[in-house]
Amino acid sequence: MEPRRKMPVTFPVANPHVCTPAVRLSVLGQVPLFTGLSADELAQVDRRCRAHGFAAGEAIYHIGDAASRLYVVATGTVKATRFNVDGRETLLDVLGPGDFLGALPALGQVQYTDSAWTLTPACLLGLDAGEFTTIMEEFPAVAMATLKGVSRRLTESQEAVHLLSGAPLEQRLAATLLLLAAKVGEPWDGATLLQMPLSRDNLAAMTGAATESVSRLLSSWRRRGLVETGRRWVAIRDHAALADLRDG
Amino acid sequence: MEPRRKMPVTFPVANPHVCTPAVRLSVLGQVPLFTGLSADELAQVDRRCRAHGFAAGEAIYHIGDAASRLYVVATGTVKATRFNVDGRETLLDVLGPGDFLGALPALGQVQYTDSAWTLTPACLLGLDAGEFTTIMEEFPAVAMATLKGVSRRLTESQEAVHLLSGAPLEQRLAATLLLLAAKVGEPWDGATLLQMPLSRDNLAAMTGAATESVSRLLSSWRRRGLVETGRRWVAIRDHAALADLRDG
DNA sequence: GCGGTTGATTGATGTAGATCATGGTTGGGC
DNA sequence: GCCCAACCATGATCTACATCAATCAACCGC
Repeated sequence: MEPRRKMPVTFPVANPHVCTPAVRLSVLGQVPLFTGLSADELAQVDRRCRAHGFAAGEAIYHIGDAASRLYVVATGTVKATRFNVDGRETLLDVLGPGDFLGALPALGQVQYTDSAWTLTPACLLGLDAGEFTTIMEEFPAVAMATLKGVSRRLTESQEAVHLLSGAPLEQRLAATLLLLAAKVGEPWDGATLLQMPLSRDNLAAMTGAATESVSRLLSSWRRRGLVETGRRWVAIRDHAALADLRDG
Repeated sequence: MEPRRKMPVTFPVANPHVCTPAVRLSVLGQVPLFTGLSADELAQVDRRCRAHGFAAGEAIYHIGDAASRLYVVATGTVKATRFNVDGRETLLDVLGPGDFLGALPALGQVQYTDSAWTLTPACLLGLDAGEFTTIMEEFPAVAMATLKGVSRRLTESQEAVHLLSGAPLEQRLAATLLLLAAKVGEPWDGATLLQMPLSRDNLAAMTGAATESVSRLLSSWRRRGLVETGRRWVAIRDHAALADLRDG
């Protein structure tokens, strides 16, 4: 077997979990949730939210906790998960800068319906649930953007249900990699690099598979030149071939 | 084996797919989407929507079609499905009176992301996508109710993803039956009757299983007294026992 | 530079549930 | 009342993938 490249990239920011005011302002203006707001209105939102810094692998909230906040990811990546009784983890979603997470009692979500953990050091902007509800009432555009975001996520989740209902692992894993590539992929040496970080375990939790099965499949794809892999990263070399696998 | 009861109930309405004005008015007032609207405002909504009658097993729209309408179920039940390339069906959701379905280009959904079919004769109230967007802008309460509905469905879908990611069929089927019971179950002879109609095939498509596996499991549960079953119906006798199975 | 820890790979074996096959039942249509 | 197409049950077999087990490689802290 040819020797594989070592970890290609490291995290570019020294202390990304320190949320500077500058970062905070520039982020708010680019968040899909708040597009359509004037600079003035954005400032109002900014005043009502608070920055939270997290190290890698920290819990943001736990399933079952009283839902008190909505978060917007400023920097870093976050995973939303569920656990079953014997500790097996299902990774429901990976969130990057601009994405939101949390729950709102005003929408009938009394408790968080998933747990959230940072994958990297991260900075999140937290909005009190009541505040956000007020903002939505005050600015219909924000309510609309929220609806749009939730709808998109519902469609993605239903696609996941469909794939998990009978598609072989090969299809599920290919679909997951391509989705991640679109979401948080970075161009690198002619390929698309996923390094959120992305372990075999993470991929297994996303596809409803065992870690070993993911490892085997990636090995086979590496031998065929579709991907490159390393410790906690995957790079996609041949998008078209993966798309073929995904579609059966 | 003891002889099983025959189909316990038939559909109560002679021609439910004929949407009388009376039905239409009484429905609109009870739809979660439109609670909070005054009688006057409801009349405005009523004026903008149109009733569609369907026989059992008819298509309402197909995945990939240009998204042009939002529907509200007035009477009857409807399933939302996806198909994979070799014709295998995944049943994403079952919708009853008061539920809504469809897609809105204004939310970035250019095409329908699933197909919808009637399970029974049904009457749906259709709203032009543009009209509904206008209504949401005009009445923020409607936008909020829509957001609430989509959020609830997202949570349900994520629960399905979690169960499909590794839970044994026993858990998935128990969870599905209990969810359906809460959604469209009817009290009957001390049990909860599901007769939407609900075939073994439907349950298989909901749980990501083969029809035969569902049949086997239901047989075993019937022998243990947890359920009663028949052609296209299931009745839940022991909720607690099913809840135990669902939770592992 | 050098362990030690965490993560990845690969092989051997076990099993839940799919698939294949067959016969029994039900209820709607005539 | 009879027919028959759709639906259901159950047995036999097969397989994708989980699980168990062992080794190896990469990064981190010192």
